[in-house]
Order: sequence, then C-alpha cells, then structure tokens
Amino acid sequence: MGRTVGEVAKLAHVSVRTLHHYDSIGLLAPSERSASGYRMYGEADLDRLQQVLFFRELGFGLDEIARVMGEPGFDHREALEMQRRMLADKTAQLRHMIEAVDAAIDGMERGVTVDDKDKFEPFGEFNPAEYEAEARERWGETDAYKESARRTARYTKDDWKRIMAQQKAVTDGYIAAMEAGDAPDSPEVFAVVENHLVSISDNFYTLPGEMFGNLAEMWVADQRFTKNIDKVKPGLAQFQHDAVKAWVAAKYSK
Amino acid sequence: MGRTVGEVAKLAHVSVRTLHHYDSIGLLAPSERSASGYRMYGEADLDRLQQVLFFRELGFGLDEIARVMGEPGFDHREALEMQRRMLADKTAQLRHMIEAVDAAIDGMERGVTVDDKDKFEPFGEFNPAEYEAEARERWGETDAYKESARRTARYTKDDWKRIMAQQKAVTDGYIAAMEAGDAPDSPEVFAVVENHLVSISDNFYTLPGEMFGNLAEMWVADQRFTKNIDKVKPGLAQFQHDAVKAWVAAKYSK
DNA sequence: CCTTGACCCTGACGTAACGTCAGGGTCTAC
DNA sequence: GTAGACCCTGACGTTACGTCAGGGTCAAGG
Repeated sequence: MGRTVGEVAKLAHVSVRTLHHYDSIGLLAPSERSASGYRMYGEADLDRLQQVLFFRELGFGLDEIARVMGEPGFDHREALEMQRRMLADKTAQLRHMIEAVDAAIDGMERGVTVDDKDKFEPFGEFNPAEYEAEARERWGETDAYKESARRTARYTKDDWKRIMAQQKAVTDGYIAAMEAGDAPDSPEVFAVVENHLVSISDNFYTLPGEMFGNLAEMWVADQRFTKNIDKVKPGLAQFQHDAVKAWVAAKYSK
Repeated sequence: MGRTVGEVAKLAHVSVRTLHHYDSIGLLAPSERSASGYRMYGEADLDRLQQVLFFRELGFGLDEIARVMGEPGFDHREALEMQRRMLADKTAQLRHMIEAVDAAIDGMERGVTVDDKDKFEPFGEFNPAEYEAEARERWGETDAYKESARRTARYTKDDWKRIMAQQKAVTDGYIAAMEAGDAPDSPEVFAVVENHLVSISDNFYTLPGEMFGNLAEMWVADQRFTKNIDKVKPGLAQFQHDAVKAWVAAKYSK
C-alpha cells in the first residue's frame, strides 16, 4: 500500500532526488515508511505533492510553499482556486510574450524598430510576490507572521518533528483537561496555557502574554482556525479560547 | 548614447546583478563602455537581452542559450519564430494545468478521487515536439509562412542587412509620398507599391498581386500591425493600406 | 568648489534547489 | 543464490543569481 519514490517520481515527472529533497526539508514527508525504511507515498501525499508542484510552477520558493501550506488557516480547496487564477494570469502573460515576439518579427520584416519599453513589458507582468501577498492576506500575514517566517525558514525536518511533538503535547493537555472536566481557569489548565505560550515563543515568534488573548480570539472568531482546531476534537477551539482568556485575565488583571 | 545597467535593469525587469552576471559569463556583453568603465547598452544589446529572456522563460539554461545564440547559423528571426512556437507550447501546458486544477476542485466537490496519472499529467516535461502539431494549429501556420521560413532559414547576416535596407527604402517611399501629399492611387505611389510587392516576393514568400490587398487589410485590421507600422509615422498603416488597395483595384479591376 | 546622494565598478562569499556520485542495504526473478 | 533494478543516507558539485564590502563617478545644490 503506497508508492515508492521511484514510482511517484515517474508519475509526477520529477526526480527521485527532488522527492528526497522535499522530504529532507520537511515539505513533503511520506506518511509511511516500509519496514526496511523505504518511503511510501499515499494518496494524501500525492495530493500534497500536486499542490507543491503547482506552486513551484508558479514561481514560489520551496520555503514560501512550506509556509503557505503550513499556515493554520490553509485550505486545500482555497489553494486550488488561487492556483487556478494564478495559472490563468500566467497564460495571459505568455500571450503577451507571444505578442511581443510577433511584434519583433513584424518589426524585422518591415525594418521598423520596436519600442524598447514594449520589448520587455511582458517580462514584468507576472510577479509571484504579488500572489504571496494575496496568500498572506488570505491565510494571515502579520508582523508575527514575518518573524515566524524568518525563524521557520531555517528549521529542518527534525526541528519540525520536535515542534510537532511539542504542539501535540500542548493539545493533548487541553484535551485531557476538557475530558477531566477541568474549568478553564483551573491551575491545571493554566499550566497547559503557559506551556502553549512558551512553545509558540520558542518556535515561531515572540508572543507577549498580553497578546495571547488576541490570538485566542481568533481561534473562535475566524472560521478557518476554528475548523482546523476542532478537527482534533470538537469544542477544542472554544475551550482553548476560554482557557487562554482566563489566564490572561488572571495574570494581567491589574 | 546607450543605457546604463540600472536603466536597462528597470526596463527589462531584471536585476543589475543579473546583467553583471550575463556580462561576466559572456552571454550579454554591452557593446560599449563609458570612459569611466560604465556598461553602456545599445539597441542591439537590448534585442539580444530580449532573446535571452525569452529563452530563459522557456526554461533554457544560460549555457544552452549561449550555445544556441553562438551558433554560426544563428539567426534572430529564426530564433523568434522558434520562441513563438515554444511559448505557444507552454501556454498549452498551462492550459492543461488549469484543467488539472479544475479536475481537482471538481473531485473535491463531489468527493470523487482524481486518477493519479491525470493528477500529474500536465507536469510532464515540456516537450516541444509533442505539442508541435497543436501549436502550429493554434498559431495558424499558413503556406506562406512555411515558404517564408524555408527561405529565410538560409539567409545570412548580410542578406538580412540587405533586406532590411530594402524594406526601409519601401517605407521611405510611402512616407515621402505621404508628405508630398500624393494620392494613394497616384502613379508615384503605385511605383512604391510595386517595389513593396517585389521585395516581399523576393525575400519572403510568393505573394500574388491579388492577395496583396488581403495583406493590406491586416495592416489596419490587426492592431499589432497597425501599431507597429504607425510607430514609424502615424497614419502610415492607413496610407499603405489605401495605396495597396487602390493598386489592386486598378490592376485587377476587370 | 565642495559635498551629498544616487549610481557604477569589481571581487567574493552566500543561497536555493536540486544533480551527481559513493558506499551500502533490499527485493524480486530466473 | 546471485544478478539487476531500487532504495537508503551522506556529502560534495552546480546553476543563477543575491548580498555585502570597499571604492570610484556624476549631476545637483549650497
């Protein structure tokens, strides 16, 4: 069950080395490994690979791709729609290039010179950075995001493994508290909140305690966050929100 | 006379460093240097740069570009035609990618899985030969074009110099007539038209007199032609059109 | 005439996204 | 049971620039 690197490589028209590379930087880690350590790619991995390749075709850097796809609000469907628009824009740019070629041929044919500005106009049209802005707007760009981007850019696969384990521990803490029926303002829950804050500050961006409450607001105010968090356990977003708000209130009340 | 790196960079939407790089690897050396050592790019350099950028957009490596452009038989015109074909191929590839995105969105919507092979088909290496037929169809390759391509393939640098001078003479003829206030159906103008026809037939493709009118239609019907011709002198396209139409009418009226 | 800021020069090292071995297990297939 | 096709993990090489550093050039303004 699942495909080996070679099979995926052939299927997706990329090199084996490329898949190794994507794995090593944590962009696309196969969901399984065989007993002997072979990478085994499942259906979801292929979907993710397709996304990566679309972004790559559109001129995104691998770190940008990882960042965009790692955003909490990232949504496969939305991404596809964005990619569709971007691909359409890219074809428009190519059409303009073709017109520029025509103009050049035509100019030669009749010995007239093409205006220099027109000569290069199509080259300036397609700017992935423009879309990055859109992607950020869609999935959340802030100063914190910038800092996070800077810091996460250097993370290796092992770093991510560690971070994800850490995040899972935090999430598990919330869930345990929920299931135990702990109140959001109980000391047990406050401990989890503090771990949460530390893990964010350590791994992503400096988060002053006072602002943790704002982040918590987002978990319930923004559907995308809510959906994502509640995927783990329904009601988790609300619980996390309550816990953090209570903690902030207790800590910074006066 | 000539532009500095910064100016060219802005114009062509590339970085100054890129121009330095192209110079250092001998891909695009500015034809002049100012007294103080500044790179000065002339018109021909800009044309070459445009070519380089087209090739680059098409995925060629800089060494390949240098090799192709350094070949003894290399011809600007021929290259433009090749680039046109390849750009068309590339748009076809992008179209297929858009279809793949649509399929993915569609699949998500109705909960169907897309076949893995289809998922990555558009990423298949961009192979010009594969799409050549389709590209030609899109482009509307005519017999005249084929003949032109065949004939121009053998032209040398000197041939082109001669041809361009000839074209310029024709253009000058029209302009002189325009400025002198000659009517499009005057004998003086008819002489220019006949030169025009001969120069096309000699250098590019057999153009039966009757069809010259159709070509003339294009000069005013197709914005690209109009713009290009009028760059030399506003109203020239219309004047050439009228002259040729009058000539065809007079010659083939009955 | 002199300064200032925008621009240019030439090294030279840094980086991204892989390509390309090297050295060594794994897996079917006859 | 061994050949041949694949897989693994380093690790160094390559392409096409990005990014300083250290130092001239030039038009405008005080």
